[in-house]
Amino acid sequence: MPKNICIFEIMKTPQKRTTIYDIAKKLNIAASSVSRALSNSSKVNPATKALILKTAAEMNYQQNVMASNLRKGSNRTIGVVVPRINQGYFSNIIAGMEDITYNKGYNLIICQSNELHSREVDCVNALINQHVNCIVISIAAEQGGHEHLQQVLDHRIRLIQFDRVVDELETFKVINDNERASSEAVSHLIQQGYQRIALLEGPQNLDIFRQRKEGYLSALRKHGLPVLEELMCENAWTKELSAEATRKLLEMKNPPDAIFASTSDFSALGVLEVATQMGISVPEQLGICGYSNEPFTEITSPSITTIDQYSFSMGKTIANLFFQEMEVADLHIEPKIMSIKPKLLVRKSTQRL
Amino acid sequence: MPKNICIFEIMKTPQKRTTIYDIAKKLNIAASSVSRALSNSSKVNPATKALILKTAAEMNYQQNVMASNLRKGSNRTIGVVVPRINQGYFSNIIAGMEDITYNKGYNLIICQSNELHSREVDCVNALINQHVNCIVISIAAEQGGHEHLQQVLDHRIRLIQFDRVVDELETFKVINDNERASSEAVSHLIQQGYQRIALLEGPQNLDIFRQRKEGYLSALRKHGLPVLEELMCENAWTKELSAEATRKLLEMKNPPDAIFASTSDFSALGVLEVATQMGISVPEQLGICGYSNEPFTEITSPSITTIDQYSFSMGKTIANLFFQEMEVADLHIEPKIMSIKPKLLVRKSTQRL
DNA sequence: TATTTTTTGGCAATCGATTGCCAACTTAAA
DNA sequence: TTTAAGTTGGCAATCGATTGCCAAAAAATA
Repeated sequence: MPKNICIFEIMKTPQKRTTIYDIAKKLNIAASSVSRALSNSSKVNPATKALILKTAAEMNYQQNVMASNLRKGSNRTIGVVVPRINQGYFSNIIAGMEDITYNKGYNLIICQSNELHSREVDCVNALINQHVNCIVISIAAEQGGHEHLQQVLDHRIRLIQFDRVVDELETFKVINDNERASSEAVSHLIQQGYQRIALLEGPQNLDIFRQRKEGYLSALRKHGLPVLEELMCENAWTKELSAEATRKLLEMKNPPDAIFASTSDFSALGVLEVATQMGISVPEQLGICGYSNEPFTEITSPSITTIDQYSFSMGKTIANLFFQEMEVADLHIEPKIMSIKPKLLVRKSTQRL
Repeated sequence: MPKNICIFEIMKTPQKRTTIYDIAKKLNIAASSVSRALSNSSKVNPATKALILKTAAEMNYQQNVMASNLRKGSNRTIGVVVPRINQGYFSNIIAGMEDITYNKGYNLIICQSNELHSREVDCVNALINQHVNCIVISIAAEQGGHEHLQQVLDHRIRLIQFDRVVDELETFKVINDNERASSEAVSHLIQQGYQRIALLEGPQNLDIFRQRKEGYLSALRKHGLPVLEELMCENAWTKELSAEATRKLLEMKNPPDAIFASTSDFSALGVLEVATQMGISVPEQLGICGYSNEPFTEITSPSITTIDQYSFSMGKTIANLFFQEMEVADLHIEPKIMSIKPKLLVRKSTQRL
């Protein structure tokens, strides 16, 4: 034993964690019995069990999770990869998941991809490395392959995709019915008498944005309105980009009378700010609809019509999906896809009737 | 070997993870050399090392972190306990920490106490159980002891308290200078000509709220204004409670001409809403100052003066503190306290000059 | 009382990486 | 050529809980 350690042990109380061997030695029984008693096995006499439990408590025993993990090959951990932790939608998802996993004694390891594909790959690899029981992911906006997700499956780790998913990959999925929600939102605009409805699109390599566009198109068709290319703006998915796009739209000879910011409420906010600057009244001259129900949409003036995705309960759904369908089941069961219908929240920015 | 396992192995490719033993066997060398090569030890010949690395890559080797953890007694993990994950301030802290820990190959395990003391104790115990390298905590609002934090230290786990800290406990701390920031805010109000400034307080068992009150008082004293009991409202720390308190304040015979919502911007929002309802103009008749710089404060009308706590970079600071001061250092070094000075953001809700 | 069944509990291998110690080998110096 | 110093790499113990297998003991049955 190195000298410095000795000194340390003399200086401070040894404080070595008690192991099942310590308990076994003290009671003069085998460590295996202690282990069984602690895991409440029926193979140990109730009286002995009680004695062991009592002693363990007295000795302030705490299981060494690392040893248990190694032996069991599982660590009761779920890895989560999201674009950004500090974004209302995702932090609510995580909060919802934590609510469930906490009660099951599972841990959450959180990673953020920052919307970068390469970083997402790194995160996933790190989680594979950790032998997590399950990886829950919403993919980054940056274009990229999905070999890393295939790797997850190859390593026999359960995989749940949510929100932004890779369609081709057969995995469990928890998604929102973006198309239907968008269609409803646009239909609502039409019912309010808006005729020239512009669309702010997100990156079309993400399925969610394709679906929202599809919803927009189908609503127009359903109501017999023309689809006008000049009213659809690509890649307007930040507040700044949206503001820019809005400026262009509103300066057109024949400007739109409503804008559906399908990418996010931040985009909708950009729209509102530009409209206000330009002296265009909302909702009278311009209707605005956002997406996601960020808290601020309620307090802008006017308040912004948006779509609530039930993020917190979606997080719970994801966790429950794991525990109910995947935790113990065979790895090769048919993956389930759960679709949650978001809710249109009509606020002032679209009510002109 | 049980039969069903056999069947499984026949049905699916075995897919067993490659271990260092597999590599050793293939190259006809000892596992220890493989281990050393992989950890880039200088005790292995560069040529051999290269061969091992190449073979490892070919065999798709991935380290078994659980085994490594057990052996090393460390799992390169930091546990984080916060009242709520989905609260701008905390999710920013976590995002900031993740930014640093990601590059160091550390993992974050996230727990939320939901402001409940008992749940906080549970979370801390779970993290102790996990043998995390460090616990980072901001304590719950509910009153309770701090034996659980002492336990952390007793188990030789590093501990960093941030934001809401237990003062008596000698641990590393990363805090905001709440008193100074509050004092500045109130001084600003006074300079704007406000004379009767009310205070919305948070639970006084939390140090941060005591400090903010202290700052309020010291600013009043400094400027020779009287301290009026009737202008200080206890426990007004949600939007609803604040709205209620505001209503009472504004209905007084001699109402305040400014309200410092020291608890949060949500409280400030409650104030603003009530004022608007009552037809009281902000900032002319009533000045409002919040705390935390939630995103929405920028877009209310009028925008709300508030205090930015640099949450994201505070998260980085916390992580850096761990890596620079604690990761390898002796457990019994003098704990460091880092105080970050928040910044007053003057917006329209307090500018009447 | 003899035999079978059921309980109870110990032994030892296992999970996979790590590391102290020592041996073999290489290189350098005498 | 001999000795000393420095490299390289293998052996085996270790981390602590888990579990299949078997034996001893107890209980139930014949």
